[in-house]
Amino acid sequence: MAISNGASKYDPKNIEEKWKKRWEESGIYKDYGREKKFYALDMFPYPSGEGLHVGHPKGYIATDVVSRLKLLQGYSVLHPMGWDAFGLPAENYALKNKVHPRIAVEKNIATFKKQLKLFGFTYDWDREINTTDPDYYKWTQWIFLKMFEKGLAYESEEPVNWCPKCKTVLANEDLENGKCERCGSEVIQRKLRQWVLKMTEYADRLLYDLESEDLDWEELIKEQQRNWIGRSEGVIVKFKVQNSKFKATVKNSKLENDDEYIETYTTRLDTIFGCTYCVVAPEHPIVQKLKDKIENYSEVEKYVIKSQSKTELERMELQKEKTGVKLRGIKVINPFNGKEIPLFVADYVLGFYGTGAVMAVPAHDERDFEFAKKYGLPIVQSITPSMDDYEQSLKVLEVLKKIHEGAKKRDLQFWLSSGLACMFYAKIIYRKIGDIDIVVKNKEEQAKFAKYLEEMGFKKIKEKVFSEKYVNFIFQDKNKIEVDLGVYLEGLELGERGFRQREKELNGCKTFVLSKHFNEELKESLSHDKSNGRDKSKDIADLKYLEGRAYAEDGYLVNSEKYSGLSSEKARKKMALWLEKEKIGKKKVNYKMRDWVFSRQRYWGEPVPIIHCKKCGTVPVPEKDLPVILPEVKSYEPTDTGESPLAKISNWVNVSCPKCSGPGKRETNTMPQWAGSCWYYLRYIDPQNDEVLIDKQKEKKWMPVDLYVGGAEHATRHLLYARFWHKFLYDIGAVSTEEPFKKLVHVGLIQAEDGRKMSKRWGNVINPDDVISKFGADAMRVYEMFMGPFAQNIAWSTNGVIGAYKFLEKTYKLADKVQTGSELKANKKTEILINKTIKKVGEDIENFRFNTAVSQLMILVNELDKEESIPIANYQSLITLLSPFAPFIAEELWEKLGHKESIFKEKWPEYDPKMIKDEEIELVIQVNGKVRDKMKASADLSEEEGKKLALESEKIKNIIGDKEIKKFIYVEGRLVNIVI
RNA sequence: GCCCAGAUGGCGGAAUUGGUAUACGCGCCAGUCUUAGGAACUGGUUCCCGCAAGGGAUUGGAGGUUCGAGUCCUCUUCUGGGCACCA
Repeated sequence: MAISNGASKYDPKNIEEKWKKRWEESGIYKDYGREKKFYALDMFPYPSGEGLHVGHPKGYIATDVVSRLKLLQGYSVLHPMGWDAFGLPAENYALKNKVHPRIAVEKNIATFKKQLKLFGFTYDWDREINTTDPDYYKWTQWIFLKMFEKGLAYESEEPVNWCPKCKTVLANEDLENGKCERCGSEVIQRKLRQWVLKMTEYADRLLYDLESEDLDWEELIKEQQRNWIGRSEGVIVKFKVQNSKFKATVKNSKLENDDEYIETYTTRLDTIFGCTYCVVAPEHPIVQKLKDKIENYSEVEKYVIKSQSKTELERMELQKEKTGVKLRGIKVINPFNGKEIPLFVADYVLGFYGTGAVMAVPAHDERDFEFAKKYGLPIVQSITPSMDDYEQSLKVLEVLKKIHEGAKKRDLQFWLSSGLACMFYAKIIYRKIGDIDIVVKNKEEQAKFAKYLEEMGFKKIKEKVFSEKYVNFIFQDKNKIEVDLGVYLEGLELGERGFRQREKELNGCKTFVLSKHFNEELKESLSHDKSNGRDKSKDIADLKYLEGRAYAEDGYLVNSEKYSGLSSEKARKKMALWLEKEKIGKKKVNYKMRDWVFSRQRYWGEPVPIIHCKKCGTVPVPEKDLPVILPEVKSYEPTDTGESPLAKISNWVNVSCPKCSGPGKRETNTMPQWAGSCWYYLRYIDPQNDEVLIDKQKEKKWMPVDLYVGGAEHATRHLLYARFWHKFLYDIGAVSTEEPFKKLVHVGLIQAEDGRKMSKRWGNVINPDDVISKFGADAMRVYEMFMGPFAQNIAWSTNGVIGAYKFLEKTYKLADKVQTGSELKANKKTEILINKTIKKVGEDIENFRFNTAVSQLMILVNELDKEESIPIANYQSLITLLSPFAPFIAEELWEKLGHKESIFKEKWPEYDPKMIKDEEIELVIQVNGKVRDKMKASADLSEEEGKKLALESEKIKNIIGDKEIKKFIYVEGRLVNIVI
């Protein structure tokens, strides 16, 4: 019996209206109190005046698909939504449209909510939150107070980024290439009293916890956070300042009590013997301190003033051309070699990073190199890329042994490059590498090597010119080893070197994995070899910096007195120990990330809950007085004074001090836009609680967030800030997990049909309301999931939505073919396809491969469409699999099949592992790897049968002819390959 | 400059361990229906040669490993994203 009598037409509008209402009435998306929980979170939107465009819901659809799958799999699902409504855009919108921000926000939220509801998301709207609601921001303020209590929120007078157009300070995270991220204005540095959060105190934890195995985040986002945190391990080195009053006593670099010194920060202590001058930033206090001793102070002062007037942007734009001024009459002393070197002031050194002073090593730092070249300063090499540590030598020796043995046994002529020969020669003389005797023993062989060297064009070979340092390069592939060793030579004259020895294969040599640098050098030397036009300068990598570049990588020390010969890494350790022992330096970790400038001079934000009292100083508002409510005002235009517009509201500002009851003034700065979003995911769990931020039991039940979906643009701001706050809340015992978001997935943008960004400016915005009224929310949901890989940016295509619509229509029409009541079973092939689809759709949803899940559903529908009739069980499976993507149509069809309960109270179907293997396959027959014939065969065909089948084929017979079959390859269930 | 990701038909994109490249959708072409257009339905559609049977080429480019490479290795070009004087 057919379920319906045809005639019915897919009408998304009515279906969606109907189910939206029913779902709301039945409260189907509440917590079911099941044992297993799943918390799916969307990055809540900023309710702008423009409303949603089709790009916004993509992430929400994805979390909804996953939520519905989890619901069907028997989880209690929390999938909430709310509004991030404080901040500049809302305020600017309100100013422009001359409405109060509160009113504007209310209106915008209403619009957003109406739009979102069209999609039929599983949101539990009773948990809706709004960051501008006093009941919410009470707790934002509470967290701030806790931070204040722990010394993590502090006032600072340091220069900060000021946007002249937005009339507020900005955090570093709010800048884009030195410009305000909102309005694009150039940011200037201004000294203003600010509230700052000590995020750097959490830097290490923010960095290391990224590596946790529980954290299932995309590498892309993790990498961005690592870069942003920018941890570097280095040392502070004190350079004694010597002025012309004392005669510089070389070798006396020890610091006496009253000695003047500058502290430099470096991560490359190993290069210090190459330090030929020091540089301080223009704002460095030493410049003032040594005022009287600097002979050219007026010139210096001029430079300092000039560079301080530069904006951050100018300073960066001018980065190609480095400038600076030498402090005449001042010398500093390198504590390692006691050498007197000049001191410069230059703005390529940043005042705010490290110590604001650096030791300059032009040979091994590109910036110093550039500066030194411009001002004619000496460039002294102290690092060579040579490989000369003991373990490495042993490995090399092994190769040499093999080469040598090979020579003996097979009388091979070596393929040798200059370096290898030199090294052999050197070691013949020295007899040892490390502790191992070399294999060359007799005079005959020595003579042989000497001859080689001569043949290779070395004119003079003196015993003593060989240094112990040598460079070597090893290249290995499966059957061949090529060894190319170069020697660090001092004073050796090289002759004409157009040699090329015979290349011999040597089997069974070990693989050596050398540093990246060596491999690069090797490639370079090999490619030169091939073209025969050998570039001499590449042979000895030590000369690299003379080619116009500093050698800034690790290597081995030269020209470094007793440290010579050590690897960079070992040298750094050893040298740091010495520094600490001598008390002229210590280890120091630095971060690129700064503390978070947390106050804004704008109206529309959470008031900072602090009262300033002349007597008691900075006093926190007592917890019982929270929230500090943002006062209603008529005028809230920002000012240029660096003060918030709140400062003008005297009856709000003037309060009595909570401590002494004397006169006090409220803090008038507000919090930045990102404050409210730092913890909102917690409040959804317990949105009404006015006793605590979140109930502990409830927190334990739902945290952490199992799935968090949002734009990658939040990688370094919201996601870093939220992790910081969460860790703080963990420390004070408010939450039980160290990380808030277990799995993080980023959603790709939807571009306009013309490939540009969807924007009012281009007039290419597509409104979801229009799409839904034409094709229905289901079609739009299916399309957005189908359009391509989830994380990728893809252009919108209206025709694509039509395709999704047609697919749903086809599915709907299939209902006419459904048969009940009989023992009718689908044929085996269909049955297998259904089982495969169950497997694939479930797995694909879990792995965010929505596009292929939808594709698989389409394949199934196309297949079912070919059938005369469809057994009801099969159709029910199809609808259930479709339901996460297209909930409305699924619910409607479910009801049509006679069910009284919602489809979302059903169980996700399970597949039968025995039923996902095809019985019959298409056996591909290849000859020499090329497909020549295909034939039907049973899936468990044996190799013998396969061979027989293949050779019986006429086509194959023709191709093979009377040629001999050399090899026969059989891949079970797939193909046969005949090699002739 | 450094780091990360990517490049497959006309387009968006599929492709388990290396095993039939181009699934699915769009577009296009032909047919049916229609006064016409559209819609719907059916069939075709990687490119080149050929009336056809058939043959050849093909996953940005060049080399390599392999019976067999979109997938692995080496180099290279281009595109997108992040960071950018952080010593």
